Amino acid sequence: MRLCRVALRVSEGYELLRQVLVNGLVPENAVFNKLISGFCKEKQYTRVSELLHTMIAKNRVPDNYTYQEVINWLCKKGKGLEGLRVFNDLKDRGYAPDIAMYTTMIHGLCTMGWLGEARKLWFEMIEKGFHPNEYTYNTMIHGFCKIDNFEEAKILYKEMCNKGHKETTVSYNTMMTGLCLHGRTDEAYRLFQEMHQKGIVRDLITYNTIIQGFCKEGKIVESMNLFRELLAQGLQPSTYSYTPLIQKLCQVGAVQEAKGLWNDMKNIGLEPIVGTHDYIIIGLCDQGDAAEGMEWFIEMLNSKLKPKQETLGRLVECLTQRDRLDDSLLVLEFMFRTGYALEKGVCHSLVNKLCWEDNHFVETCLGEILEGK
DNA sequence: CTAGGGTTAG
Repeated sequence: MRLCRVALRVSEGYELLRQVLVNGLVPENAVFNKLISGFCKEKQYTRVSELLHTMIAKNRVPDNYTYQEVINWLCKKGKGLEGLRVFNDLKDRGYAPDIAMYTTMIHGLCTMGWLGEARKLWFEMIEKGFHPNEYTYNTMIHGFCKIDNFEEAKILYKEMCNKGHKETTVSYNTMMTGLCLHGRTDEAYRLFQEMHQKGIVRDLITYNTIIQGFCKEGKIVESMNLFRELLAQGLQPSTYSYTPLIQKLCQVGAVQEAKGLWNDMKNIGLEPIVGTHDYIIIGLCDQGDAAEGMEWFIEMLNSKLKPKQETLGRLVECLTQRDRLDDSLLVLEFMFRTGYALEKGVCHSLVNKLCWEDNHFVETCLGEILEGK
């Protein structure tokens, strides 16, 4: 919904620009930049390139901000290589990137895991007289954390502090995210406590990071405590505060608690991501509640959401065990229509049940489905 | 105001 509105606004803006141009007026760069950025987000690169050409033709030379947004969004939309090409082309044409553009490019390279290239740009930037600032340091630290190189990350962190840059919520979050990503949650939690001692504000991302980290390690009690602390701090939880908690609760068989969180989430107007439905269905199946699992499946269909293959396999298995063969077939039909395969184990339980029951009717239906009628 | 931290599942 929201995306549609944005898209609408960008194309509306574009139409306005065309009219303005027809009338012989040329808006300032900021207008072009905003549209270019908007079309980049929508991956409408034809429009982007058209706008760039218009700018040049109308004597509104694309500036730092123009290219920065192009590079930024190319990287964020998985076209980092293209981003790098644009960046290098600019340099070849004698254009001197500023520190923000270097940071953007370094960030893109780090996200792709191309630390070597990122590091090269880092030194190139320094050679050109740009000293890394808070943004650049955090970007590079993030990159090293991502590839599990905490030695380098910590060296840079120290260097950043020595150069007089303050530790911030972001710098802490960066380190903590990296640590959690590589299973070093205890270290991350130490930083979490350190933040408090140093009086550095812990924001939603701080909490979400640690909650997710603890959940991944199965420390559900600790996670729930942090979640309550988040609320007590007056922070507004996001979908991603709930997601790992619901996932883990389902996995340890506490589906009731998970559903409680689900309702809380809905009540404050948050929409769970697709995968969360899957966790609940699997959780329900694990405790043998085929009926409710089926209800959630139907609910997903009504909301035009696509459950994962694994979820449906598990549901079929559960339904079969509970002798709800009609429902089994319903789910099976959906699976085949979607192009999902039936895993061996699921097949086994189904065939077992059918043979055991000698259920000719069901067998016929199954045959029809398999033949694709 | 336009650069940095999270967010799926694999």
